[in-house]
Amino acid sequence: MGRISAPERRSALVEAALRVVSRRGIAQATTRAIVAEAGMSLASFHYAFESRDELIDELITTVVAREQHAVLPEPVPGGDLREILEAGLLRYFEHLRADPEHEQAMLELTQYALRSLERHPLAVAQYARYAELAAHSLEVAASHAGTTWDRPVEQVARVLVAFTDGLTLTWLVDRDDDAARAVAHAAADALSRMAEPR
Amino acid sequence: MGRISAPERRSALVEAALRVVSRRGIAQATTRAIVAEAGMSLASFHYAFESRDELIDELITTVVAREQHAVLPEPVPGGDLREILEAGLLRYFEHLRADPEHEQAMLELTQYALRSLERHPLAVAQYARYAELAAHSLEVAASHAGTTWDRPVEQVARVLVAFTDGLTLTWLVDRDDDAARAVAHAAADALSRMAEPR
DNA sequence: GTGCGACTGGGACGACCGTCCCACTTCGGT
DNA sequence: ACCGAAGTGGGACGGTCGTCCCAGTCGCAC
Repeated sequence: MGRISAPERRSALVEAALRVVSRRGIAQATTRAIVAEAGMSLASFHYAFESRDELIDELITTVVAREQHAVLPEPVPGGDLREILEAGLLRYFEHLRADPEHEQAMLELTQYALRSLERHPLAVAQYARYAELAAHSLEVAASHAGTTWDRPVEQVARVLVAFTDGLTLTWLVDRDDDAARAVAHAAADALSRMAEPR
Repeated sequence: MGRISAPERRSALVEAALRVVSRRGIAQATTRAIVAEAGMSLASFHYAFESRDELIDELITTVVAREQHAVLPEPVPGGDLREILEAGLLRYFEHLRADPEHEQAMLELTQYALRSLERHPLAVAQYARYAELAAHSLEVAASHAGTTWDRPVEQVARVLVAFTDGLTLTWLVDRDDDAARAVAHAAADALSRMAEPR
C-alpha cells in the first residue's frame, strides 16, 4: 500500500465501506471487511478514524449529501402533471432496478441509525434531504405542467418520499416490476390531485 | 427455572426473541440476550433449538403467521370507498403509533431475511401474507361501499402494501403524525380510483 | 544528509459471539 | 422404589469482533 494522506484514506475507506454495506449488509461491514475492500491494513483504519462508529457516521453523511437521483430530473415536455410525475417515478424505478444494492444499503443505514439515540438525527437528516430533493422535483414538475400545488410543496414532498419508499421496499422483496409500475401509476395519480385544477 | 417441555420452551424463546428484537434490534438479539429475556440458561437454548438461525427463522414464520392487524377490520358504515379506505389506513396508523417497535422489528426482520439466499423466501412469504391480508380488507371495503375493483384485487393489494410500508418507514424516522395522515389521505385517494365508478 | 513528523504493518489485547460438553436433577412409567 | 429419558446449569471452546501498541519506514523541510 502506497503512502496516502489521512484525509484521502478517510474517503477511500468510506467508499470501501459503502461497497461492503451494499454487497453484504451493514452487519457484515466489519473493520476487517472494510479494510480488505480498501486494500489497507487494520492500523490504517484507526489512523484515519477513531472508531468504526465514526466511519459509519461519515458514511451516512457522505452518501446522503451525494444523494441526487431526484425523481424528476427532466420532465417529459407536453405532458400533464400526472404524466410528468409518473415518468419521474418510473425514472426512479429504473434507477432502483439498475442498482438495487445501493437502495438496500440506504435502507439499512437508516434502520441502523434509528437504533441509537445519538445516531437518530442522521436518519432524520437523511429523510429531510430526500424531502428537499422531492420538493424541488415537484416544483419543476408543476412548473412544466403550468400548474401550482394546492398546499405547501413540502407537504406534497413528504408524501412522495413515502410513496417512493414503499415502492422501493416492496420491490426489493418481490422484484415484481409490474407491481412496482402500478404503484408508480397510483402514486402519480394521488400526487397530481394535490395540485390546483387548471 | 422450572421444568418446561421443549416445545413450550421453543415458543417462550420465540416470544423473548421478539421482545429483544423490538426493543434493541436484531443485531443485539444474541443468544445470551434472548435467553436472559426468557429467564433461562444458555444450554436450554440449544436444547430447544439447533442454532440461533433456526430460532430467527421460526421467529419470522411465527410473527408473520400471527400478523392480522388488517388495514380495515370493520369499515365505517355509510361512507364511500375513499372514506372507508382512509379510515382503515388511519386505523393502521394508530396501531403503528401504539407499538412502533413492533413494526420496526418487522422491517428489520425483512431486511435480515433479504440478506441471505436461503432466507429470502421468508421475506417473500411475509409480503405475500401482507398482500393477502390487504386483499381481504380491500374486498370488504369495496363490498361495504357497494362497488367493485376495476382489476384483480391482488394488484390493488400490492399497491396498498407499498403505501402502508412507505407510511411506516417515513413515520418511524420523523414521527410526523400530520405528514403520515396526509400519506393515508393520498393513498386512500389513489386506491379508491382503482374501483369501478358507481 | 539528517532529523522529525506522518504514515504503515503485524501482531496482540480483552470482550463477546454461537455452540458444545457433561455432571446433575427431576419426572413418569413400572 | 427405581430407572431411563427428559430437562437443566455452569463452565469452557474456538472464532471474530473493535481497538491498540509499537517497531519500522517513508517523505519533506532544513
